[in-house]
Amino acid sequence: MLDINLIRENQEFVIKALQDRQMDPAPVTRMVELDQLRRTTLAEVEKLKAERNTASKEIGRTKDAAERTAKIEAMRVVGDQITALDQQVKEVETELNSLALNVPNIPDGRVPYGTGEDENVVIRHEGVVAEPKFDTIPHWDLGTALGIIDFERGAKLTGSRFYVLNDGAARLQRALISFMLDTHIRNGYHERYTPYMVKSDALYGAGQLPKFRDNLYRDAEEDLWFIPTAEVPLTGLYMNEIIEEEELPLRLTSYTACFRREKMSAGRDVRGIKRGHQFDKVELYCCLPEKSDEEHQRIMHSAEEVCRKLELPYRIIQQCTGDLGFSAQLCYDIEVWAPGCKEWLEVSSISNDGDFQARRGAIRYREKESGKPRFLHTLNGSGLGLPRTLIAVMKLTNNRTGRSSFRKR
RNA sequence: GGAGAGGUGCCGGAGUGGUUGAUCGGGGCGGUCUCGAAAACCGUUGUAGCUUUCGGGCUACCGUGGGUUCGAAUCCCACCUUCUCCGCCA
Repeated sequence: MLDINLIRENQEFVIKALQDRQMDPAPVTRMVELDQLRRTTLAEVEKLKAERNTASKEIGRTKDAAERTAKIEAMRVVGDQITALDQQVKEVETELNSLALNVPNIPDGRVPYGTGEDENVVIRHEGVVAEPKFDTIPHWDLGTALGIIDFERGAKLTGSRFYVLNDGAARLQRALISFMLDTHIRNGYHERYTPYMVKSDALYGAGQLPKFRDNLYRDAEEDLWFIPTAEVPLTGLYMNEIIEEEELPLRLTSYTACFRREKMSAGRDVRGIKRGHQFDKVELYCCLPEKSDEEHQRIMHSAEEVCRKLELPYRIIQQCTGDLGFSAQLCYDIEVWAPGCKEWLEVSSISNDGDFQARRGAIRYREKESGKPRFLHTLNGSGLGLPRTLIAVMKLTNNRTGRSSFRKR
């Protein structure tokens, strides 16, 4: 959520930001109109309320019955006006709010302009992508051949894009989760185990709703939604709270399953375990008062450390304006090389959201000096996504030993 | 799932229709006293919005959302949530 004052005072700037993101800026103009209407109507109705409050107190003191009745009659008219104006304010606010919830964060000045994913910028390479000494096999073939990934039974149980990990693959994933969490904990992050289902509030706060509704699974009868990422419960953790400045920064890490409904056509991009509807992820999260650049790097380091220790060659991508995530103002992706399917796989996306989520979820801290509550900055990044790490590690293991270390069954 | 009782400010806890944004106690902060501290005493202590001649002024908020009323923390309805007992269960 953007500050309405920012939109009012820097309308052109906000419009430019939306255009850079390849989005329609029309709602911004409408928001400015509504904001103006809201304030004039509010001034009007509040004046009437002040009048009524004074009169009501007088009525309380009035002993004379006739006089009392006269005053009540007079106030009844004012009461009706208030009801009508309150209704108007509410309608305006409802429209304003629904527009505001769909306006993305403003890209940081350093985000390169680009119309979409293809214009993201590779800013750094780490590790060497070795030429394979023999033909490589994509993980869906390797996993099936080794008997450690069972796509057929996954589909039988749940449907397409669900799978079962057997023996070594299941065990390897579990070990990777522990390894990732332990790495982050050593780097100062505190582990949290959260619910995998949340109320819609948490999804609005994190910026998943209302825009990405179609990508979410939910309980049909209750207001309960499966999390698409641990970022959602971690952001929700401190919603509607005021944190003391001494307690910041809050550095959190969490392992969760993630559920994404996203309908994609079957084909190469969804082949294997790369893009399942359910996947595991270890998440990194931080909230702190402003000055979030340094913290962004800190999250990067912890995520990169996992790649380095696993000896996975990787590269850092900077998202351009056209690809930048909805809530993010600055975002880097980490992609590891998967020799099996010969492609770079995004295993992490590390965003600085500024105060965007904090405004949506009313996450604040009390500034020590002034004693005033302020919005804080939130950052999040994967550290890392499990299935894709598994893909890269599986191949690596096979490469190094020349044979599988997994027992076929 | 059934039965019952609650949700009030940083905390505890009053308050069942009219100067109650909220008695009181504790805590915090400022001060007096003191060599210093404790004690005692005095003062102060929420969030948000609108507006301002920047001194302020006004409005809203007592779990959330509706309703009744000239007027609601107080009455009515729905929901969320906590606790106790019973049932069920890893």
